[in-house]
Amino acid sequence: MTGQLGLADFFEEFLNKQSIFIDKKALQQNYTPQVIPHRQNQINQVAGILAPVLRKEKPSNIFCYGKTGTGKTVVVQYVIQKLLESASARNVPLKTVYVNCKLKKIADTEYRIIAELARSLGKDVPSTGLPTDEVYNLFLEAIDEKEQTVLLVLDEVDRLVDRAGDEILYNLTRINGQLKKSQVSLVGISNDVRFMDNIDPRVKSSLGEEETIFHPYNAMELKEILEERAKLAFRPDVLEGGVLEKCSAYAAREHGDARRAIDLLRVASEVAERENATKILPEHIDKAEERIERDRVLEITVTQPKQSQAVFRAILDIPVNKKIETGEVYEKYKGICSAAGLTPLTQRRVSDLIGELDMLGLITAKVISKGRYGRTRQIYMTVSEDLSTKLKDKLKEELGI
DNA sequence: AGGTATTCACATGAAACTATTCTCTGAGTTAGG
DNA sequence: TAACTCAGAGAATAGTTTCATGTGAATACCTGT
Repeated sequence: MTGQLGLADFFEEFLNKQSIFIDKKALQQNYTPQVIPHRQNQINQVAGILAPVLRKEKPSNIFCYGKTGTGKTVVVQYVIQKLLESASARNVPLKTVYVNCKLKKIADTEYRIIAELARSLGKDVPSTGLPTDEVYNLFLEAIDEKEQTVLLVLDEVDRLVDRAGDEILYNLTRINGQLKKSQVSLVGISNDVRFMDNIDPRVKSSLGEEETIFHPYNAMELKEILEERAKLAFRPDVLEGGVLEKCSAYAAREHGDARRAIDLLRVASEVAERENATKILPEHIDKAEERIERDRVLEITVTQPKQSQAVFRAILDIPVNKKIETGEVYEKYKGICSAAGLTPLTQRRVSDLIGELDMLGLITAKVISKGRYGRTRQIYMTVSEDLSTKLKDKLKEELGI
């Protein structure tokens, strides 16, 4: 990076500086690809189940299971997109509504879900003020406006159910009885394989008329998915050999999450671009992983409530790689509380908070018994030294100490 | 030596309490007829 | 007069506290050799 850079190099760099991307959108989260490797079975299955709409018959309700990043959403959206195309070519009235129940502010209570559904059908629903059954009526009205089939896609229903109970599902499955002209079919998507276990049996039988299971991808399948996307996203020869392999291997390590793999590739390409590299190298994958992890940890940290932050701050005081116990954390935590002007919580609650931090992956905590000397959690940090200092700074702002 | 009982330092559960957020009702307001 | 707005009551929820019970194994204490 000195002024001694030869002119030839400079020109070289300049010429190559045109973006390594053709179409970066192909790597973004909400992109629906036209080629979905290794999911032909599921596509056929879903398409087969939904196909009756083209004959104006009511398709069965479907339920899709599978962990995150196994292609559930992509497959469903792909099929629906194709279905809409054929439907409009044939003049079959078909409407689809997609709601992601994970998005908190939009859809985590019965009211909000129904309001959101009604809204996407073109009704104007105030965000508060109406009784829930009023909103139901609006929703029904919207559907029954004309003769049509409506497909309701509920992404991540498991979230919805453990927030708001399964009553909504029950109501939705019975909605057809109240419709005169039109008909409704449900497509449920869930990350939780055991989701159906603790659900009202009445809902179970009607929602789960058909089920499609999505298995995690293995490293090879991930690689092919990445190849497919990379073809669209990058100019040829941008990828150094081994990059995709590394990328997919990393993602496969964690239950074969394709979204993760694609994210990793995207961030790696951004890193490469920023460095003015002409190629994406395996090192960029490492940097990308580090960055994703760092962003994730920072993001989670700042969105935690103050009390959790205080507990986390207390834990951060341990030197990296050294273990600490609940009692010690609690003492430190009390100190932090008085410094930050918070009223300290009971040890009982702090114990739960520590458990939550563990679930979030910010810390690692394990319950061990030290025999005569009691039973406790051993807590330690898994983050690197400089991330740890960064976190302390961040928390200093947040807590005002 | 081998076996049982204690004991520690919290973990884990359940119930009760509180503060906040939602839902819903009805009074008051507006606007169109 | 129907439709809309909005304050406030009451219900639902999330976050905590209080009280109670549970836990695993290092130690202490026996017991019989």
